Formats: sequence, C-alpha cells, structure tokens
Amino acid sequence: MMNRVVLVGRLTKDPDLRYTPSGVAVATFSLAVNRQFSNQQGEREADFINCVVWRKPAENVANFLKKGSLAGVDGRIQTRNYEGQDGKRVYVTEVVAESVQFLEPRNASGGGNRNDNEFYGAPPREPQGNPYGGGNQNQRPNNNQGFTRVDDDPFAGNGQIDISDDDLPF
Amino acid sequence: MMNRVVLVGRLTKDPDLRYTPSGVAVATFSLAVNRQFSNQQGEREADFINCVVWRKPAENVANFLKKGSLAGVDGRIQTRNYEGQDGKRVYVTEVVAESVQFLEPRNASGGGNRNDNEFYGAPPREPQGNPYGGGNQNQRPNNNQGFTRVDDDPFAGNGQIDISDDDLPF
Amino acid sequence: MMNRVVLVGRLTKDPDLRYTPSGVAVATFSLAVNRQFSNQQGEREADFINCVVWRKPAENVANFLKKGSLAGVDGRIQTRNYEGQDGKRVYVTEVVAESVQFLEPRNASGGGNRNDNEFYGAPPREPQGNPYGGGNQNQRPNNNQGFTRVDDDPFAGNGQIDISDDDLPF
Amino acid sequence: MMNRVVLVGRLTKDPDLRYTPSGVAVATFSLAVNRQFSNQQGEREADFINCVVWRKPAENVANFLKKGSLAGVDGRIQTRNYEGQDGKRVYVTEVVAESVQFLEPRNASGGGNRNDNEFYGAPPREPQGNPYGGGNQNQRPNNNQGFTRVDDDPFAGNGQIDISDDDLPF
DNA sequence: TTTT
DNA sequence: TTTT
Repeated sequence: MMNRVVLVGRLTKDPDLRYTPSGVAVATFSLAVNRQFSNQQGEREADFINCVVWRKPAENVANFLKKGSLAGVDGRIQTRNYEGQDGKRVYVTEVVAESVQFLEPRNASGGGNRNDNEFYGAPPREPQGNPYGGGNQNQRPNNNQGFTRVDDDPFAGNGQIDISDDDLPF
Repeated sequence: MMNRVVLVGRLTKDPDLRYTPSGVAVATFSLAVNRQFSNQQGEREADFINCVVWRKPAENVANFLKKGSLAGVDGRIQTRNYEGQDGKRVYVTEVVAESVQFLEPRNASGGGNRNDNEFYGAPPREPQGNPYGGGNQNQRPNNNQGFTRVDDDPFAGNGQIDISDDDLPF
Repeated sequence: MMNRVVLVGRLTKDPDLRYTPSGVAVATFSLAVNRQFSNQQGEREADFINCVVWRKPAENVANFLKKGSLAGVDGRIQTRNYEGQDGKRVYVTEVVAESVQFLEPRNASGGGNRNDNEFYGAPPREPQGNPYGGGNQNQRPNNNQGFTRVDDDPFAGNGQIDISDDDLPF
Repeated sequence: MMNRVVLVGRLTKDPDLRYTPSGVAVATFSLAVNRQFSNQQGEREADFINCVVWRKPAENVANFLKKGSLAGVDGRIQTRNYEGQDGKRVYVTEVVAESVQFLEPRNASGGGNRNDNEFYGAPPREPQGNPYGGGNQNQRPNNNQGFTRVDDDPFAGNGQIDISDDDLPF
C-alpha cells in the first residue's frame, strides 16, 4: 500500500556482495543511524539497520562504500522469514534499498566515485528482457574485486542460504 | 542522522495497549502493507511491520483502531535487543510511530473517530515535568476499556518483558 | 541527491488528464492535506499540493479518483519555470507522483477499483520499447471517458502550455 | 493527514536568518537537489527547493551552513499565499524543515559543527510559555554574527513581508 | 554483529 | 534567484 523509508547513516562494516544462482547481484550492509536525541543517561544511541540492494546498485555499493562510509538509502521495509538452523522460524525485518547515495565528500577516504559524488540505483523495474544487458544473467560475473568472491554457487559455504531469486523485488 | 518511515496498511490484529511501571502508555500493533508488485508466482505479498507508539497516541490507537483498520504511520525505524528466554540475544527491528492516522472513512466499522477522520501523535519530545498533565505519571490509568487490562504491573504475566521506561523515545 | 515525498490527502477537484503531442498521458491534481495541529485561531488548516503523474498511473488517477477522493502519493518534489503570459518567469514547485494509491474503501463512492483497494504507478522506468503496449505512442488514445477530452492537440485551447515531453521524468 | 518530505542537497546561497516581531528566529534557504537521472539532452538537472526552519534549528542553520553546504532536511510541504506587490495573490509551495542535518564532514570548509557532525531541530511543538528558555521571546537576540542583521524590526527594509508569527508551525 |  |  505505502511503504517508504529514507535513511542516512554509516556502514558498520564493508558491504557484502553476492550473486544468486542465476547471476543477479545482491549486496547487504548495515547502517548505523545515530538517534536524534540522547537517552536518559545522556548517551547518543544508534539504530543498526540491515539493508539489501539488488543488481547494478548492489555492485556500486560494493565498489564505493566501505566500513564507516556515510550513505543515504531510499527504499522500503521488507519482512520475510525462513526456517532457522534449529528448525524454528526466523523473522527478518530489513530495508530494501531502491537507491543508495554515497554522501562522502569527493576525494575522501580512497573512494573513486565519479558521477558528481553520487550514484543511484538502477530503476526498480528493469527496461527489457535481459536486465543490466550483456547477458550476465546466467553466467558468473567476472569482475570480482571488492566483494566476496564466489565460484560456482555464490552462496556455497554459506550455511544460511536465505536469499534466492525469489527475493528479487521485481 | 536521518531515519524516516511512512507506512499505510491494515492492522493484523487489535492493537495491544500497556503501561510502563511509571504509567506511560505504549501500544504495539502490526501493519500488513501489501507490496506494490506481485511476485513471480503472480501473488501479491505483504510485509508485516511491527509498530510501537507511546503516550496519548498509544491510547488513541487502542481506542480507534482494530484488526483490519486502515492506518498510516509516520515514524522511524528502531533496533533494539534483549536477552531471550534461552539466554541468547534477540534482535528486534520495529517502527516507532510518531503519528498514526486513522484512514478508515467516517462512520465505518464502528469507529467513532472525531477530528476530521484523523488523529495524530503527541509531540515527539515532551515538554517537561508532567507530560500530558493530570498527574497520570505514577498512577494506574483508570479508563480500561478497549485494551489489555492491567492491574498493578502492566506487564504482569508477560513472560517477555522487553519494554520499559528506558525504551521511551524521549 | 535525495528527494522523497509521501502525502495522504483529498483531491480538491477531479483530476485533469492530458496527453503530450507524442501521446504520453499526464494527469494533474491537487491534494488537500490537513495539517496536524490547529493554528492559533484554533482552525485546522490544510496545504494544497499540486501533483503530476505520468503514463499508466495517470490514466488510473483519471479513472479512479475524483474530487474528494482520499489518495496517497509517493514521489518527489520538482521545480520548474516557464515564461509567463506577461513575459516574466513563473516558478513552479510541485510533486511528481511515482505511485498513487486509492485509499477510499472498496465499493465507496462509485469507484470500481479492483486490485485490493489500491493501484500503483507504473515502474518509473519503462519495460521495453513501446511503453504501455498497444502502440499508443504516437496516436490519440481512444478511451476518452473520465478525462478532459482532447482532439488533435491535447493542449489545444490551453493558453498555458508548459508541459511537454521534456518534462517526462524518465 | 500525512505530509512528509526528506531531502538531501546543497545550499544555493548562504541561509537567511530573520526574527519575527516577537523574536522568533526563522531561517530560509534553498536546496539544490540533483535529479537521479539525466534528461534527454544528457544533462543532470536539479530541483531548487525553498526551505524554512524555525527557532533554534534556524539559528543552527545560520551558524553552520553556507552556500554549497550539503544538508539533509526532514519536514513537510507547506503552501501559503499572500497579496503580491501588484495586488494579485502569490502562491508559495515550500518545505518546512523540522530537522536539518549538516552532512559535511567534520572540519570541512570552515564549519565548526560540534555534536557528532549533525544537529537537529527543536521539537515541532513547543512546551509552554517561554520557548527555548532565557526570555528571548520579546527581545532582540544579541548574537548577530552570521545572519542578516536586524535592528528593531527584523523585516525592516524587506519590501515583501510575508512571514509573521502567524506562520509559526506550532 | 555494530558506524563517526 | 540557483548547488557540487
């Protein structure tokens, strides 16, 4: 119905980039968003919000953001659940980013971001047949710098496989 | 830093109203927000988003919303964690509503909402001293229709006490 | 960089649907959004916010909304300017809706909205070549019920032609 | 009803700080927000969005932001109108910022922002009596560096006086 | 499992 | 009347 989230915060770690079996990029990261007011103990707390982003912007995130980077997210809240390792249902609430903006100033901490200090997600729904051109649909991507390398199965060795093509937001 | 959420959806159950030991009202509810696009199986899925609201708007929510009510929420994402029953940490991501709007039409399903079909939350940060006048700070509220009744301890019998005054957003 | 708007309010008039010379639908409407608090005179004021929506959702707006309809808008603020009738520059600030939701209850005021009480905008970027199928790109659309009829030039007789294909948000 | 705006962009000029006759601070500034996609000519356009902020955050804006500063705004769209110099009604659509965040890195361009690289607006609705303590209600503020100085009437010499205490959002 |  |  309506579901909109806007966040600005800092990555708590380097983003994690993976690929679904059919070759779609997906990056996950956690944003620390400092709260506006201090608590009763006078401390400034933060919320740690898990984010997911798909396709081209996933690769941008992996290439341009790292632990500590200031980033903006425009997206929506998603809930999902899966069978946990112990057989019980695990409930997840996270933010699916439709666009991510790099808010670090130019030539800061070794970035390399062209495009006027920002980049944006691909359109939430893809243009035509082969999304993101180049037939990268069913083959392994070959530029593997900057993210968790995967060989055949991007999720191999990942005990908790809870992201699949079914989670694609489009 | 920046943390803003806007939702429109329907309550999955009647809201749950409780009071902290010091007498502050807090309502929780879950909103089902239908997704914009159908999935690959052609089904329209929904996200089920847990919301919390404090003080006067908590009481409004309890009085005016029920299972199935269409409502709008303007707030922020909050994360917190507590020691689970089994001793392990439980992580929670939820929405703290700063204002809640009743979107059901006038004289729909037994509402009774005055104020031009809407009501709003109290200001996000409280003035000082005695919020919401009337010295309801340290005594039990006595209008108990429409919400989970509490006797002495609002959380009595609630095995999982993970909301306290410390969670007050101001 | 980041530009996000979410509104819920009521149409002040029936929406206005037109077509650009190349056949792209564009609807405009104004939303009255009641303010949260009364002013010093105790009156509840409203903001009257002009909105524009393109393509399929424009036609949905024309078909499903009318004066007084409760609607939600998710979009962004756009500013533009044009040469006024008196030769001076006119500045416009409006909301470009990416999706519009019909918030009126089912079978209310003669709607006819299927799809679980809501509809959404088309994807911000179009699927393939011919957007919205049917080759309506360069010909007049022929379902003219429910909106301002246009014959050859959709803006004919409209002294102030300030919307063209150049204003297309994608 | 619901009216929420989140922006990130750069100030097109130094902010303008004034005071109402009763001594309430109000700052105005314009944010250039680059659009996400280039237009058909391949240029990246921007929206220029006028913002208003009241009270303490107005003074923070005047003290910490200047032309070119990167800032985030969380607020709402407001429309108002006034009698123009030529006797005809002028319609204004602007953003009332409830909080403003300074997104420039620490020790950037001569800032001086403490508070962990950000500051926020005062609560949207004021406690009571004397807002922001210190009896600054009916007297001229005396720290006049960094903003348009005013002597007796903060709007003196301002041909277009269209902001008064009546425009206070609370 | 948390960022500046 | 526009910013990097």
